[in-house]
Amino acid sequence: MDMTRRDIHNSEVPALCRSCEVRHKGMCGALTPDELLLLSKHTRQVQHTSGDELVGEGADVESYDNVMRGVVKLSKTLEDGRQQIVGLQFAPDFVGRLQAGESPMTAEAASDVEVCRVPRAMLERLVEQSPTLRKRLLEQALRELDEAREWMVTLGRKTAAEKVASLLLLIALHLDPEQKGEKRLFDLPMSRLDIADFLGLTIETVSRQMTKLKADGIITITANRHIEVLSLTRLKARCG
Amino acid sequence: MDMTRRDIHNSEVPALCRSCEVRHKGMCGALTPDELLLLSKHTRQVQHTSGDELVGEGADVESYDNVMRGVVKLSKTLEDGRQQIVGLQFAPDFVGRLQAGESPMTAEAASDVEVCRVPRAMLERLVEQSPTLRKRLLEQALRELDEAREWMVTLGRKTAAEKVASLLLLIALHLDPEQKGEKRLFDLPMSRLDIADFLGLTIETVSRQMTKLKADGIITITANRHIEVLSLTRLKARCG
DNA sequence: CACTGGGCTTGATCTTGATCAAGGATGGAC
DNA sequence: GTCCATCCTTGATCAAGATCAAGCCCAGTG
Repeated sequence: MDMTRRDIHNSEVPALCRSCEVRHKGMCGALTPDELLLLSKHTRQVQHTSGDELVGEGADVESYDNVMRGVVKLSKTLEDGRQQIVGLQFAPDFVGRLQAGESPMTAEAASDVEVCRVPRAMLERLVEQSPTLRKRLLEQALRELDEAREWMVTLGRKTAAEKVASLLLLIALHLDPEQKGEKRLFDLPMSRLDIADFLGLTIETVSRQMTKLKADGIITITANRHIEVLSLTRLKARCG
Repeated sequence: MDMTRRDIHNSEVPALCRSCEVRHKGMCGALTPDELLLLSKHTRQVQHTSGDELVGEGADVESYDNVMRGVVKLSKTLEDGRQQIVGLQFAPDFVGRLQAGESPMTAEAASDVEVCRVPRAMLERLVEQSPTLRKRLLEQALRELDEAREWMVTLGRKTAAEKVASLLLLIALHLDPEQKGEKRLFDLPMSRLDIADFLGLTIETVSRQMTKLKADGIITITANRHIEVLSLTRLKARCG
């Protein structure tokens, strides 16, 4: 039984992190009322604006974040500055490498982001004592692993046109899974440079491919980041 | 505390899977003697020769494999046949997507391989009852996730020359971590086509880059797959 | 309003790696 | 041994995408 992000979000386990004063089910959903109460005393709701760094590559892990709203991008950088985005985290994902002293990558707010921050010691204590939480975290790790491997196919074997289509599809499906039908309207949570860094391309190539999708009547671009997908089917057909 | 593959292999937990009549610590190391005894009654040692498929993409997951010897490659294929290798599994890695009805990718023996095969129902029962095993599996999932993301940087942002150097380095360090000093002697566990599919390149490009590394005195190629790295430092310097 | 700067698009040209095409090694079958 | 198939290398050419170079759009500022 494969739990999707949606399933986790909608699961029936009651969860209320008091310091955040909201229900967030990504992590808390796995906890007992007692554990939740304990957790609540240590969590802190934090707002980030686009571009803020949550954790730096190689920095000591001090805390973990449960994404409540917005999109967090995970990236790695080579010595000479070449950058690759290795993952996007949407609500209610959990950000932060467990069981590691230092973060293997940078986590940065792609859009304005709201997170529930848990101190490292606290979370590790909970992970230690809660098998349910470990199970939930294993599920997320396995899902992220699937997503990373899926993306490796995109990076290694798809053309620029297919890469751009794949990213638009990914975002369209993640940002508002509620929208039905063939059309999707959304704001890109990232700049052209971010897109290029995610796809292993340059901004110019991304721009040209977006223009082409527009010319072919598959999307319309209202503002730079305001996208409407006119036909999901035709978009999927371009994903390779 | 980050457990490396080596640490797991060398951990002090006693483990003996009776049907295999060998200690294999990747998975069994996390079990109690009672659980191990139970497991032993259901495992089966299986030999595969290079090219054998362990699990097909989209096939129902019937069992899981603990790699004992050799290298298993994980790959995904697009409809039109383009293939991407998304991971290599060395002993004592565990092969098989937990908590999924069907495998998201193909697992294939890259070299001759020996595995300890556990029926699905059996493993799921053990995972359910053993928090230690879940912890061990979470560790492997997190390590694989790190490796996958590291490889995304290689796929997305490195040149052909850097990609080939990175793969040789990866294999040199994995296959025999005992070898010390600047030199490494090993057999490539994969064909030029496999290498190309791992790196998102063509066989011709791989071949040219290997020739270049040889010409530059960084490796010698005895037979097609018999490689000696003459200077790890100089190889690392080419990894980008 | 004009000015500025950042992010995006578009065009011209160049480079890297793909593609097409031969030919060379290696190993198994007979 | 010869034949054959498979895998690998090398060379010539091509094309996808990078790079270089303007110019555009738009929000923010004075």
